[in-house]
Amino acid sequence: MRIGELARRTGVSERSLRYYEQQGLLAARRTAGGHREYPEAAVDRVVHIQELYAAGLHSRTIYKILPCMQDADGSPSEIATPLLVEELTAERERIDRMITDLLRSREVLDEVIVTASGQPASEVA
Amino acid sequence: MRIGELARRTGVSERSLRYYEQQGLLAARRTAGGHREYPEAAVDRVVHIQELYAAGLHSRTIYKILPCMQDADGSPSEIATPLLVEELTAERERIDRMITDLLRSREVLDEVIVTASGQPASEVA
DNA sequence: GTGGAAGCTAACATTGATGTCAGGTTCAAG
DNA sequence: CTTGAACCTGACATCAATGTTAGCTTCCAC
Repeated sequence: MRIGELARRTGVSERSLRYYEQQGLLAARRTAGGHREYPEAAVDRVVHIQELYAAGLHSRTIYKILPCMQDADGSPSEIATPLLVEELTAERERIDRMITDLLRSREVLDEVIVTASGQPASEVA
Repeated sequence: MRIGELARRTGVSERSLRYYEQQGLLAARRTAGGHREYPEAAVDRVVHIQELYAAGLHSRTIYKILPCMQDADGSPSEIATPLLVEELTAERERIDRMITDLLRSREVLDEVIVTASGQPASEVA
C-alpha cells in the first residue's frame, strides 16, 4: 500500500511515517517513480512504533527494540543484547516512576478541584 | 531569601525561578539594587508549581490555578470559576488517560523484555 | 573600599516529534 | 494525452521549559 493509505489506516500522519523511515524504524520498497510501497505488515509495525513512543521511548531506543519484537511478520529476528535488556529495564523503571508521579499529580489536582470548586475560604474547617 | 538559596532549597534552577516569575507564577520583592528577595512561603509555592508541572500542566493553566491553592500563606485567595473547574476536570481526565496509557506501555515493554531476553526465536512455541 | 561571590537582563540554543509550505514529479483513470 | 490526486524532497516552524553564555551590577565580609 502507499503512504496515504498507511496513514489513514494507522492514524499517523504521512509526515511522521516519513520521519520513522528516516529514523530507520520503518522500511518501504519504492516504485519505479520513487513512491513508497508498504507491505501489509507495516500497519502492525507502525502500531508497535506508536506504542513505544507512547511509553516515552526515543526513536533511537525504539530502533534497537523493534528487531526483538514479534509482529505480523512472525517471530522476532533478533535477540536483545544484555545491554539492551538492561536499558529496557531502566525504561520500565522510568515508566513506573512516571505512573507514581502521575498518581500523585492526580491527587494534588483533586485537592485543588475540591478546594477550588466547593469551598470558599470561610467554609474551610 | 535570595534566588540562590531558593534554588538550592527547592532543587529548581535559578533560570527556572526567573522564568516562573516571568510567567506570573512567582512574585518577588526587589532590593534597592534590583536583586530578588523571596519570603519563606516561596519555597512552598515553588513546590506547588513543580507538582503542577509534573502533572503536565502548562504555565498558563498553573497561573490560573495557583490563586486557588492552599499554601503556607494560608487559605486560597480566590475561588475558581466554573470554567476553571471544568478545565481542571479535563486535565484530570487527561492524567487518567496518561496513566492508562502508561500501564499499557509498561505491559508492552514487559512483553518485549521477556521476548527479547529469554527466548530465541527457535524456542517460541 | 575592595574583591569575589552572587545577581541582573537579554539573547540564543536545545530537544524531538510533528506541522506546514513550496516547488516539483508520478500515478492512474478517463 | 491529460488532468487532478497523490506523492516526493527539503527546509523552516512549532512548543515549552530549561540550559548556556555574555557583559554588567550589586552585595557584603574583610
